Amino acid sequence: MRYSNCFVPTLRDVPADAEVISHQLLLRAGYIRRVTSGVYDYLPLALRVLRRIEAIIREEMERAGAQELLMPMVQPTELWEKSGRLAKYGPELLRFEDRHAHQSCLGPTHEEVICDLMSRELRSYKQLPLNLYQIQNKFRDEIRPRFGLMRGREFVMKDAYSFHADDESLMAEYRNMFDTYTRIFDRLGLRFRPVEADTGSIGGSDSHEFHVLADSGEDVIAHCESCEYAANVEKAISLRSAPVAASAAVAELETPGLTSVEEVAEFAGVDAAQLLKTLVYRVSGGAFDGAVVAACVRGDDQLQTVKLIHALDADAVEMASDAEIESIGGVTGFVGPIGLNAPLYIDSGLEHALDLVAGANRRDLHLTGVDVGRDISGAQLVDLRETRAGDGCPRCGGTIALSRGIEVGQVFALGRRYTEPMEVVFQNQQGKREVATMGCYGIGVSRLMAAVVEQCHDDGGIAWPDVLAPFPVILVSMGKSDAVLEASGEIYKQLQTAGIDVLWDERNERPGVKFKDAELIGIPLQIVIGDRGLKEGVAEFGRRGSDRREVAIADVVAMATTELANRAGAAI
RNA sequence: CGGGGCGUAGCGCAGCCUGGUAGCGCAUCUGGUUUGGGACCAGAGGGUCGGGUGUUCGAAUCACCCCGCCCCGACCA
Repeated sequence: MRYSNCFVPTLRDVPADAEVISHQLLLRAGYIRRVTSGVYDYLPLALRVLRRIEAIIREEMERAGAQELLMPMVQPTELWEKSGRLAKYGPELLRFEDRHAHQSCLGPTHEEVICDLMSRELRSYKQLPLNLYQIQNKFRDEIRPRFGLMRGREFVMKDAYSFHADDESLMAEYRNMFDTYTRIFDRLGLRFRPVEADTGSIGGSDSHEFHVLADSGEDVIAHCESCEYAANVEKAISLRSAPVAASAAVAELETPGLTSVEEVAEFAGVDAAQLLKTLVYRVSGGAFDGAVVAACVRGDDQLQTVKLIHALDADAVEMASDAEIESIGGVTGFVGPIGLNAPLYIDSGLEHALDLVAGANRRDLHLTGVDVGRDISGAQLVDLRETRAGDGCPRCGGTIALSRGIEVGQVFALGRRYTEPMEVVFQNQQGKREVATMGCYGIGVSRLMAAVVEQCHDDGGIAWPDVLAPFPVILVSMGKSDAVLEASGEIYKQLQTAGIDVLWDERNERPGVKFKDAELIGIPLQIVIGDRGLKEGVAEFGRRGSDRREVAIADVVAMATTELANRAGAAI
């Protein structure tokens, strides 16, 4: 491709509203443009990269035995009513009606559609197992789209769905997909980590997320420094030694105006870990829908909301208002578990805790000497606290560290969460009707492009790995003499003949402009033909970001071929 | 949804406080000089100043409403 024919609108200045590096560089290097909030144009360079990511995913999915299909973006809302997920998915599901007043929605994921398909077509156990996948645009009306391609509303996703006659088969495919994902992210050249994950709004039993490690990541993952244990903090469990305390009688402690953990701990002269922090929430969804509940963790712990939502089997929780706190007998700032008229959940780490300081549910008053076992009744003991760096590993006792990650893939063993309501049934070997069991496996394709840029860039711009670069080689003609253009044109043809997708910068631009653009858009290999070297019969050859060396022009094509050997396997 | 900020040429910004001809840099176009790391000279084009209403002789500037975008929060009482 000749550069002068390429639509690559590069920018010198950083657009003011781009915050993370991938967003800035993809805009500056002419890969993407924003259309509306969370929705982007993928310009030709970006599409080339997307296609390469997709090609690797397709290769590995096919190798793993999955088959590609394509489902619609528009889905009838009835399917979501049938699966029982309409309310749960909430406003993230973009709904609309057509001219016949038929209720429709834009697909944020496709469990319903594929189950609908399978419910019509699946008859016999002999058709199982089956793994079907697609690469397709999704739409989720995100509460806050941000960071360019990292959290868009419309995005490209690979989603796969497997169906099985029994859970053993499901778990075998789950492991197969886990391994497949590992291969895919390895081939993409990413530093990543699979972690145990919460199943979120998708549901199901087992789940792992694949995270690309990057400081700009929106997720926090906890991982052991000694063993393989790693989990999203939404789910991670950990060990921590409780403070030593002796049993004491309950007593009142006047705490005028002291409402924060820090203030009360300092005033009472105890460590924050001796405090019992009581949070009050309003619940939506599930059996407690609309109710106000209280949850307790140690004063120095954070409550992990996702864990509480699970304990309640709810869709969401929100901090209660002052009025709601009063409605259960609490006083904002002085809430405690004793005497509260609400369902009570206590972090299991507090089960045997003694001599705690807790709110007294009266203004300017706390209680001391609280024993969880002795003084608090009717509470549910569940894991609620968020894992912290430095905690003990639940597997090996090693030390837990926290890292930030970009979630680029997730695998779920769903079981019969969808197949049951959607009536995906088959006849088993005994001739009996049975509900199929199911797994689903997603990869954020467009997000991956941003994640790669987060990991692969420098001051000059994007540094694509060979396998993903929109062009593996840029041929730069330096100077505009006929001799240089002729010699470059010859090399250009030879590279193409050798099967190398080369970008030929034959523009009448100054050298600085050409080199800056080449680095910005991230082409891995540079070949420079200039007046100077041409006289000696040499070209310059080198990798982006390191020095070029002079080589005989006659050898350039062969050298490029050798250098790009690892890209061949990813040919489109 | 709550809080904060911003909206002026393709991109980055000034002008607004204190109302009076809409500006600067980059980019673009023309001509010329240049050509090994984002050139220089001369000229040119490009704006409903986010939208509306109001105040005023006069509004980018003041007031009100709306829209859009960005950031923070929506979990620690």
